[in-house]
Amino acid sequence: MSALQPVRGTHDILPDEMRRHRRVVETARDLAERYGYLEMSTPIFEFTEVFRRPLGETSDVVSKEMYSFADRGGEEITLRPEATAAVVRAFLSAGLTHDLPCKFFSHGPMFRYDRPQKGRQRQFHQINVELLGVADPLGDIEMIALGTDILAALGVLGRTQLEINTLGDLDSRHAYRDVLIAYFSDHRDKLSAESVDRLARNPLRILDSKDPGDRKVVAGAPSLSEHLNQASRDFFAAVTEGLDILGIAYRQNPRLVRGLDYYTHSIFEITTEDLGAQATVLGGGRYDGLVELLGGPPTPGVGWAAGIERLAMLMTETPPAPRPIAMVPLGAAAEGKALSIVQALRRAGLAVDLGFSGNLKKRMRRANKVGARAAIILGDDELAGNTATVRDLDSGEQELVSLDALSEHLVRFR
RNA sequence: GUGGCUGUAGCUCAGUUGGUUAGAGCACCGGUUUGUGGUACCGGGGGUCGGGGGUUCAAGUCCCCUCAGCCACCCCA
Repeated sequence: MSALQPVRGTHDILPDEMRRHRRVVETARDLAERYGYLEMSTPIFEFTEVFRRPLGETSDVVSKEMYSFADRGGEEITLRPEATAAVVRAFLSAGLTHDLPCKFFSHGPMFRYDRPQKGRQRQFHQINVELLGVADPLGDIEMIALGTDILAALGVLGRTQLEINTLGDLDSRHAYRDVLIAYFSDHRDKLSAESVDRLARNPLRILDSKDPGDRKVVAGAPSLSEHLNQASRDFFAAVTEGLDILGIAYRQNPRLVRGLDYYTHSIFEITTEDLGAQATVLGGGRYDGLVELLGGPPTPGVGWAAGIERLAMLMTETPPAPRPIAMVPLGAAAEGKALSIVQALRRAGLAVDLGFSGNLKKRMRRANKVGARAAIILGDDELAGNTATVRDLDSGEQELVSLDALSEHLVRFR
């Protein structure tokens, strides 16, 4: 049995589910292109360094969730756990640092060795947008606007909430981090074991701990907003102002901190209450230091990723499967003729389903099962007059059509 | 990685204090209609009871291990 089971945390996507995924990707691509973001894609694996450096050695992703291995040539390889670092690497590889701004849309599978749960898989899929070379808050605003537009187009925006926060620029962030470490170190004995661990790895994360004891300590902690320098405050004010102008609803959440080291200034998450513990549907932020971390020139960036599975779960409707026209030949002579007619119709742009065997009844049943809109019945009677019977499977009406006019006649069923 | 719940036909589930050949609905296949589907009626196929081990005269029912899903923690998409 185990060999017939997919690997833990991976899932096959069968046609019904695939159409939902496709709807997500196509909707996102469509809107991204309208915003000027062009589709590209990167390999699903990279040298491990591409992820290790920018995400931070102490991040959860790097410390325990990466699928890493040495390939046959001894190279340290990692299945990508996220898109941003890989896209930035591609941006640098292609030498696009003087061709700014760069606006990319991409989508594809990501891999994280997590414990699976509803809405959390080891291989999952993301849509992703990145904007490189724009230091202005307008970049953050456009990014968020694109995200909410996509959710709206998918019909799920109403069940989500946008939360934003700022980490400030690198100076502010580092200064605050030091203050936090000092504060939490003083209260170390009151922290949960997990938070003591966070103190060493990622002190900011203590701020959104759910542990009641931690919360008391956090309540007295110095706040990030007090440690922002003026430039950082102005930047964030400009972002929220832009969202206000666009009428995008958001909630400022001072305790929102994201796990990856490379974020600066705005960070945001779109969450839902309909997916259990996996509340985040879309997450991202500004990463002005990332390009440098990967060896490029100082280049600002903003981006986000959204989970395709999670968005698909929020969608209330499954896009319908395409409805073909069924070819139903009767008898050996008709079958031969049907083959060439089917091919001609397909070349003319029609979706045609050819039943492979069975009598009229069986083939009609199959036609119904595949959701055919119409059936072409081709028997000896029809062949004799160089015609075919075309039956509208929704109305039940049928008529005799000349084979010469068949393609034209069938266009109505496209 | 930690803790908890669950696992019977393709799907959703029922299976009494362990006790004869493990059931239903839906789906599937066939027939009623050998040139007509979707409705109706009749019939049929299909299950190593997730896997392995143990207790017992007897295990789908009890115990242990294991795998997977789900839930919470963690983390995020």
